[in-house]
Amino acid sequence: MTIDTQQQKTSKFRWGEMDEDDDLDFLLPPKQVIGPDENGLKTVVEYKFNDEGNRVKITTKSRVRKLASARLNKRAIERRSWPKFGEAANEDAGSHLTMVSTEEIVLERPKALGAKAEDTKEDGLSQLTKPGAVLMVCRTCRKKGDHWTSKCPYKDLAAPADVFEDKPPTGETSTASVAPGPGKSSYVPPSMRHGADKNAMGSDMRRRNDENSVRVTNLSEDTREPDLMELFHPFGAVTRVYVAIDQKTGVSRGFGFVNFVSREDAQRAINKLNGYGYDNLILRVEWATPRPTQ
DNA sequence: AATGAGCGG
Repeated sequence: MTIDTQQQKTSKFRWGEMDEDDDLDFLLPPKQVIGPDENGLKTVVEYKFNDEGNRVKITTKSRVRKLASARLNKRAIERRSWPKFGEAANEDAGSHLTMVSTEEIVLERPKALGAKAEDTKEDGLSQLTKPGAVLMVCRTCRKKGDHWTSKCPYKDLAAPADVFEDKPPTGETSTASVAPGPGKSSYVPPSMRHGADKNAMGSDMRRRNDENSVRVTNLSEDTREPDLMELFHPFGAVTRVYVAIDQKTGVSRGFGFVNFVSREDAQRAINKLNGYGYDNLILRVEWATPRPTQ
């Protein structure tokens, strides 16, 4: 680095009127960067004021390190010599490393946001639909506009006839029943497959899980779901924790639910944690009354 | 004091 001082006072300004910390850098010529040249030598020329208010030219020469990546970029350097094409052909050489495409790309929304339900006034469909649902037809009992298949009051009683239609009556393996049939919705849940015992492991099991739901109240508002999990999982396998959150404020409403795989574990958790002091509060832990629809 | 969100052919 070489420094040569130019004893050249800047006379346009009266220094006495300037504050000490005034930034006078704008008076200086701009910083120049030259290179790196073919030897990897980079030269930076900049100007500064020294303590006496004199302008000082600072020339910094440095060698740009040759990195492994530089060798890997050989191909990239080679590419720079390729003739430009497209919009880049009209650009100044080197003015852009990257071309920004001005092409318009239209993205299609699957469903228009905030779109109103389509005009269905002409038929009775609008009375059959609830807000948000386009058309609700239960696949089990075929009732329109009343409930979804999952909430069908008859869902445990009998499968709809066409579920079995495209299956041979006997002798097929269960995997065959999953194969898509022509033009039909063909997936058959294991509990509904031909020969499955509906009373054994299917819907019955699921309902029991729903009943192992424990309500936790008097939670402090900064208790989150991971905290509930930490608190309850020592009693047995937990399938779900939930903390009710106020949708407007985002803060906890002070209660939550914990679902257990086994009712016995849930009962032990209730016995142990009801009245348990947690975060300065006394927890209330008891069986939750199941929601009307699950 | 207090009983959950959102999913869907």
